Parts: sequence; structure tokens; C-alpha cells
Amino acid sequence: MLTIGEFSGCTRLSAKALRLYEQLGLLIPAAVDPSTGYRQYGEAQVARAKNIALLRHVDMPLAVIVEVIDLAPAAAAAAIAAYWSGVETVTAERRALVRYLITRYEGDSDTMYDINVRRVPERGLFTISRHIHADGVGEFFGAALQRLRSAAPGLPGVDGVPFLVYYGEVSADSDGPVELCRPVGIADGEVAVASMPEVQLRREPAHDEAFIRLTRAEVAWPSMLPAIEALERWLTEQGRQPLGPPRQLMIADWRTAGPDAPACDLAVPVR
Amino acid sequence: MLTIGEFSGCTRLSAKALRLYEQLGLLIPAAVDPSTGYRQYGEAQVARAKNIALLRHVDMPLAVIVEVIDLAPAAAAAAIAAYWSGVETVTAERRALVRYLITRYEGDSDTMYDINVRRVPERGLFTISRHIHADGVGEFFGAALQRLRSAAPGLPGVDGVPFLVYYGEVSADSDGPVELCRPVGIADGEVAVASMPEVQLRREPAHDEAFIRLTRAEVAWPSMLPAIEALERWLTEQGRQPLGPPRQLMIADWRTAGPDAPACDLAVPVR
DNA sequence: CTTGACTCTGCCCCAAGGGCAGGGTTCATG
DNA sequence: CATGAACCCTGCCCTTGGGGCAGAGTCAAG
Repeated sequence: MLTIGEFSGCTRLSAKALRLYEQLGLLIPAAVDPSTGYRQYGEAQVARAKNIALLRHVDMPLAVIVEVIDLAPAAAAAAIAAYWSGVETVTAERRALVRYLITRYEGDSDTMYDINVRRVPERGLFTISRHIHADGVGEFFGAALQRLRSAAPGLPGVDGVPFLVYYGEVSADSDGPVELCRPVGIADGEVAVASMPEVQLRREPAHDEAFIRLTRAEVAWPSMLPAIEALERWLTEQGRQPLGPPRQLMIADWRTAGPDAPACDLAVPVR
Repeated sequence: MLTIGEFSGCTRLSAKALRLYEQLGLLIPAAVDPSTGYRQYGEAQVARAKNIALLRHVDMPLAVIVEVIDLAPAAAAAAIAAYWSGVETVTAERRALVRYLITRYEGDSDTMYDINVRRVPERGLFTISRHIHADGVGEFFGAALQRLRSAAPGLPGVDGVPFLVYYGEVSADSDGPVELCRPVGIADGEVAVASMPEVQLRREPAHDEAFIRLTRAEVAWPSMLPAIEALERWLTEQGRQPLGPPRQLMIADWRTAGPDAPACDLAVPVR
């Protein structure tokens, strides 16, 4: 049996950390003197403590360690791999953002985008809104588009490509509200009664929209940032005001389009 | 001029965060009503706020952002790159550790090591100790070895390769005490008076040491972990007690050795 | 018996905000 | 003019994974 100091020295965990792990039920001392409160750790606990220390060294949260530490070896390996895969995903996004920031600060980001303006007539919009994380957008898009189609079956006036509006920031850690919109003739919209409660009908007034055509590879975060900024710069240069958040017009089938094929119009309604 | 709510909506930073950034001097509102305390932000501050938001999205600490945000563009790019380089270093270490953990949990880590035992006679040790981080070990080793040599110039009895003893965990975030030891004949050690105060003379009694010969590529953290564990397993299997922390005997010149050449003996004194 | 080393609990602190309470402001509407 | 809704203010407590310290109790060697 080892005192907390000896155990600390031989596991390289601080006494403070050991007391915390006890409190969380992660590493209970083999015995605690009921009168003095002194902790006694068994030799057999050293291995467990070292495993905890290694997982902490990977920066795995204690709450996750609690669930991983008692799994069978194969399941533990899978859980660690799953945790790390999430870390790698977040890191990859940050890495891409860093690259973007560095090129932007170095001033080499003079990528030119073709910005065009087109007239959008007054129209109806069938919409489905949802709070969703970045990795669920594709799934949401497919499913919601199916539902919108079945909500107005055989509707003749469907007119224009569907588009997504991001009302909040959508990334790995924040789920902004996302709205899928399907344009429809204004008269048809009033006739068709949406049979599904989640589907809303909204009328959008006529307006101009400025847009940049993007390839499928460019439609991702943060690789889309330069285009968004170009659009914003264009707005201020032209002295035009945006009428709402930018939207993604899905002009091509996502599954069949090659990475360099035009896939999406990044558009903003302007006054 | 924008209220905090409008500014929040257009920068996607929460009002709480904006108040914090003001408190840290990172983003001071253009005006604060002295009677009501209401904040007013200028249009020109939107760009700065968006930059801060992007840097926060990379998880750069506010303290670092404070120093980066006002640099000239080229310097800011360099500072961001330097920050991210540190992140990548830490991530690479964690990635390696995760790989090790997964293979160990999957039970495929049956890498066999040759473990040998040799007799070490009683001897003197010139030592230099230092608290140091992982990336400074190489530099410390070279410099300290130079000083140890000049501390006992022309000493005939220098006997055996120098070695490092890690008394604490040495990695990117913790600096355990590290001791560089240079063996010397016991009689010579008593004769030679160390001319440098940082150099200590210690006598080490005769003992056995168990060791594993490692290639240069294996001498790194955490790729050295399996060898350490193999050594520990061997100790318990043989029923022998370690007499101290493990040590690294530098048997080859670090600079000239190829990555697969034997470079180091991982050794532990045993009873 | 004493002394120094060790251990206990409890409290405050870090970063970067989130959430809420209680109270004041502003603006549009009745 | 009054009032309600929306907005804003400060201040307090909460999170993670401990670090550090205070005051008090305990253990073991001399």
C-alpha cells in the first residue's frame, strides 16, 4: 500500500489530481483511514493511474476517460480512436482557417471572383428550418428537399433552384438556424396548402441578388470565406445594402458534380 | 453607430464576449454613454471584431490575440503561423500517443525487445542537473557535456558513456528535473575538484542494470513508451526491484547516427 | 518529546465565456 | 401620456482540470 505522495511520485500525477479523480469516481483509493482521512493506494492501481495519465496527456476530458477506462480493450481502442477522430476534424478545420488567415494577412489573397447581379421576381418560398451542425447540413439538405417535394406534389410552378440560408454561424461547434427554401410560383404557393407542419410558406418580394459561382471544392468552411469577403467588399464598393444573410443556391447535383464543377451560387439579396 | 445587440448580430460575437473583450482592452466600444453605460460600436470596428472572431475560432487565447491583432499584416501572419506551429507540435505528440494507446489496447503491441543485464562497478559521477522542457533536452545535453568535459580536463579515468536521468516527466508541457551524468573512476573523482559550482560529484554503488538498446528513431516521446513498459514488465516478471528512475545512455553520437542505428540504451538500475 | 515531512479539507484563482437575477432604458403603440 | 416589449446594464455563480495557499492534523525518526 502506498500513501498519496508515494503514489503521486510513481504515477506522475499530482496529489491534487488524485483527489479530484477520487471525487469523480475515476480512481478510488484502495483504502481511506476513516479517522484521519489518509488515502492508501494499492500497487494494482498504478497501472490504472498511468492509463489515466496517458489519456489526460492526449487531453481527453475526464468525463470521457470515465467512460473509456473501464471498457474492454478492443472497445477502449475504438473509443479512443473515435475521440481522436473528432479532434482531428476540429484541427483540420482550424488548420484551413489558419491558412486562410495567413494568406489574407500576407496580402496574397487577391483571388478575383466574378460577381454578377440578377433580378429575382417576387415569388413564394416553401421553407424548412432547423438548428443543425456543420456536418449534418448535407444530410439535412437531402432529407428536407425530399420533404419539400412531397409537401407540394406535382406542383407545376416550382421555379428556380433550392437554396440554403444560414441565419447563424454553422460550424463544428455552433449550430446556427438553417433554412432550406424552395421557390414556387406566387399563385401556386397560395393554392398549395403545405400538408406538413414543419413546412412554412413565405413570400419574398422582388429584389436583385449579387452572386458568385463556386465550385464544389470551394463550398466548405473556411474555404468559402474569401468569397464571402469578396461579396462584402463588393457591397461596400457599390454602396449597396444587403437585405438579409447570404444564401447558397444549389445549382448542381451535389453527388454527381466533380470537385471543380460549378456547384453553388453564393448569393446575397441587395437593395 | 451600433448598439451591442446589433454589433453582436453582425459580428456573430455574443454580447457577453464583447463585454469581456472590452474589459481586456481588445475591442473598446467607440462610445459609452456615461449615464446609462450603454455601449456604441462604430461600423469600422466590425472588421476588427470579425478578425477576433476568426482567431478565436482557431482557439487562439485572447492573451495572444491581444498581441497579434495590432501587428502589421506581415508580422501578424508570422505570429499566427508561429502560434499554429506550436499547436501542430502538440497535436503531433498527442497523435503519436493515441496511436500507441490504440495499438496497445488492441493487443498488437507485442513488439519484442531484447532485454539484457550487465554489471556496473562502483564509480563516481560528475553530474549537472536542470529543469528543462522536452525540446531543450538536446541542447542541454550538448552544452552540459561540454561543461562536464572542461570541468575535469585531461582526467584519465573517464569511463563509460554519459547518460541522462529523468527524475520527472519531461514533455512539451512539464519540465521534470534532468540530470546529465558522466562516469569517472572512483579514485579520480575524489581527486578532481570540480571547478564549476553547477557540477556535482556523486558516488554510485555497484549494481546491475537492465537495458534495451534503442535506435535513434525510437528515442522520442511517446515512441519510447513501449520500451519503458517492456522494461517494467520484465522487472515484475523477474521479481527485481528498480533502484531508481530509468536512464538514457548515449552510446552513439546523436548527430552522425542514422535513424535506424543504435543510439541509446534505455537502462534501469536493479537490485 | 520534538521536529520535520507529509497529509487533510477548504477556499480562491486561471480562460472564455454561458446563464440568470434584478434593475434601468428605449421605442413604438394604445 | 402610459405602458408593454425589447433591449441593455452590472453582478453573481457555473463550467474544466487542476495550482497554490492556509490552517490544522498525522506520522516517523531522532
